Amino acid sequence: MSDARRRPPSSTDVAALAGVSQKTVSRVLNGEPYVSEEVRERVLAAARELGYRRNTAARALHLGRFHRIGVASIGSSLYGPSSLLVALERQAREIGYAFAVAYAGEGAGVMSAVESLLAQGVDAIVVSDPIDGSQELRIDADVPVLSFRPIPGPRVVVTGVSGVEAGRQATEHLLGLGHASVWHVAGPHRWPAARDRARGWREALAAAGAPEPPAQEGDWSPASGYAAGRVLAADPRVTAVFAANDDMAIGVLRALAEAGRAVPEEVSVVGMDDIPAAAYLSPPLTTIRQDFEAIARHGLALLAAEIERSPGEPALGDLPAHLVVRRSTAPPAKP
Amino acid sequence: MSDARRRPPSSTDVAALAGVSQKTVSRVLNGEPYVSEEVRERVLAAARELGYRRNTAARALHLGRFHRIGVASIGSSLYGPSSLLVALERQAREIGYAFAVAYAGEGAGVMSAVESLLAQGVDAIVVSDPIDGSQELRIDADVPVLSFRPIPGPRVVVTGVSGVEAGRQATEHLLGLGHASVWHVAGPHRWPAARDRARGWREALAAAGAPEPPAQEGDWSPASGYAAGRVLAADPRVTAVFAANDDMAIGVLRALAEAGRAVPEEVSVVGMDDIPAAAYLSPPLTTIRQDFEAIARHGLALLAAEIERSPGEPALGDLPAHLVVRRSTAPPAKP
DNA sequence: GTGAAAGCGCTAACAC
DNA sequence: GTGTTAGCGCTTTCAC
Repeated sequence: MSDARRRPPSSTDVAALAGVSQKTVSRVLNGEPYVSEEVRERVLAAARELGYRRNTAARALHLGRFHRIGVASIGSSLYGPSSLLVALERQAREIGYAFAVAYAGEGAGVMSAVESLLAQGVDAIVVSDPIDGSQELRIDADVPVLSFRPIPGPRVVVTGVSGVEAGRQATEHLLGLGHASVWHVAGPHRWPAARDRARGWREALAAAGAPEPPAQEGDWSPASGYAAGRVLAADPRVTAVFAANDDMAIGVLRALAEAGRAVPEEVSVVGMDDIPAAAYLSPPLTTIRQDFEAIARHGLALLAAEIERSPGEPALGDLPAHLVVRRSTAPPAKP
Repeated sequence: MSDARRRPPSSTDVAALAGVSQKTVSRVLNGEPYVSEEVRERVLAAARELGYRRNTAARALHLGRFHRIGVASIGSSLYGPSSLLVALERQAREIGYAFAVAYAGEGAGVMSAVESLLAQGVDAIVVSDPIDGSQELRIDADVPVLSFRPIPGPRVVVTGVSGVEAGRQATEHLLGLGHASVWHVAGPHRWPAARDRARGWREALAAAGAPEPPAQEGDWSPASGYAAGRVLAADPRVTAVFAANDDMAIGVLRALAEAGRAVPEEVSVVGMDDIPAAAYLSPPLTTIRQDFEAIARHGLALLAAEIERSPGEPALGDLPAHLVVRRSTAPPAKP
C-alpha cells in the first residue's frame, strides 16, 4: 500500500508500530521469556501487519552462523544423486537449516563447487560424491564436511553408504541362482560409488570362489551400458551381469535384445538404483534400492552434531540397501 | 596454525597484517580503482596468508541484497525438473548468484517452499512448476519471481516454455504419419506443464480436424503410464499415443508389449523429455527434447534484469523443443 | 518485564 | 591514493 516499499520493514519499524523497544521485538520473535502476554500479542500483530521478516544477514552477521548447509553435488540429473539431493533438503529443513546447492560441472570438479559454497557462506558442506578431476580431493576449510567416503580434511565426518554391500548383494543373488560367475558393468572409476560397487562384486565373487571376469567400465549412461552390453552379448560364457546402475542396465538389456540373447532365459541382469522405470522395462529389472532418506537423516544428524561441536555419535556402518527381485534374473539355462 | 581459530579472519585482520586501513582492503577486494599496485599486492598476499574470505552476511546486510536466487522445485527426481535445476544453477553461478533450493513436498505445496526461501533471504525466486495443493498460487513477496506460467503477483516475470509447442509437435508428427487420431496420456492436471502439453495435443488435433479421444491422466510415473497403457491397449482403435513424459511412455510400452500389440507396427508411441534411456528402450523411443540450458539462460536473464530493475527485455515466445524421431513411431498398419 | 547502548564485518560518503 | 566515520538490522550485556 505504501509507495515507499524500497526497504523491507525492520524490527525497529515493528517496535515503533507496537509502541515498544526494538529489543522487545527481538525477544518476542526469539521466544525468549519475560515478555508479558499482552505485549507479545501487540508485537506479533504489528509484525504481521508490516509483513515483517527477520533479516537473516544481520542475524548471521551477529551470530557468525548462517544456518545454511551447502551441498556440492554432481551436476547431472542422474537418479541417484538427485534423489539424495531431495532427501538432504528435506532433512536440512527439518533440522532448521536452509539449503544451498552448487553443482560440480564436468570439467570444474568438486573443489570449485565447494569454493562457491564457502564463498556464499555455509555452516557445513556435504560432498555428495567426492570425485575430482585429477588431484586428490581435500577440503581444508574450517567448516564441517559430510562425505560418504573418507577424505582428508580437519573437520570431515563420514557416514557409510551401501555401495560395497549393494555390489555384494547383487552378485550373491546371481551366484545363488546357480551362475558360474557374474560379469560387471562398472561406473566410472573416478566415482567412489562406482569403486564401492565393484568392490562388493569382487568380494562376493572371491568369497564364492568364482572366477573374476574383467569389468567393463561405463559412465552411468544407457549409451555406455549398451556399448558394454554388446561386448558381453558376444561372449557365450556370459550368463549373468551386474550393472552398477539401472541406466547402464537398460543399455545392456538393449544390446542383449539386439543380439538375440533372451533375458532372463540366457542372460540374467541386475541393476542398481531402482529407478521408477525399472519395474516397467522389458523384462522388469531386478535391482538394488538404496534408502536415501535414511542416508540423509543419519548424515545430517552427524553434521549437525559437528556444527554444534557436540560429542557426535559414532559413525554407523553401511546404511541399508535392498535387493528387489523382478524378472530379469533367473537360474542359468541347463546346457 | 594459530590455535585461536574460532573467529574467521576479518578484513580488519587483513588490513592490520598488510599495514593499511580496512577500507583499502575493501577497495582491493572489490576491484575498485585508486589503489597502487604495490598496496594491492600486499593486501592480496595478506588475505591469502590469513585464508581470508569475505563475510557475505555483513556484505548482504549493508547492501540489502543477498546475491542469492532461490528455486522452489518439485521434490522429486523427475528428469525434467532435475535437469532444469542443474541448468538454473549453472546459469545462476555464471551471472554471480548463489543458489538455494527448497523442494515442495507432496503435501506442503509450493508456497511452503517459497516461504522457506524468503525466510533465508534471497533476491529472487524461481518457481519451477507452480503447482499448489489446492488454492491458487499467488506470490505477494516483494522479490521478483520467475515463473514459466503466468501467475498473479506484483513482480512476476514469465518466460514461455515449450509445453504447448511440444504437444503440438508430437501430435503433428503422429498425424503426419497417417494416423487418424492420437491418444494422450497426460500428466497430472495440477501441473501447468501437463496442461500445456495436453493443450498442444488438443490444438493439433483440432487443426487437423481429427477427433479428440478422451485423455488418460497419469502422475508422470511409469506405473501410471502402465495403467493408462492397459486401457489403451484394449482399444483396437488406438494406433498412436502421445505420453506427456518418457517415464509414462515406458509404462505404455510395457502395457502394449504385454497385450501383444507391436510397437511401432500396430501402435506408435511418442514420449517427452528425451531421458538418456529413451534411445535404448525396446523399441527406442521417439520423443520431444526441451532445451533446459536455453530456458535457464533466458529466464535468469529476465530475472536479473528485474532484480536490477533495469528495463528488462520483453519475454520471448516459447523456447524451443525438438522432436527426436526414433523407432517407436511409424505409419499405421493398412487395415 | 522492559529499554539503552554497543558491536558483528562490511561498504558508502567524504575528508585529506 | 588512502584513511575516517557512520550505519545496515540484529543480538547481547547490563541498567532500570
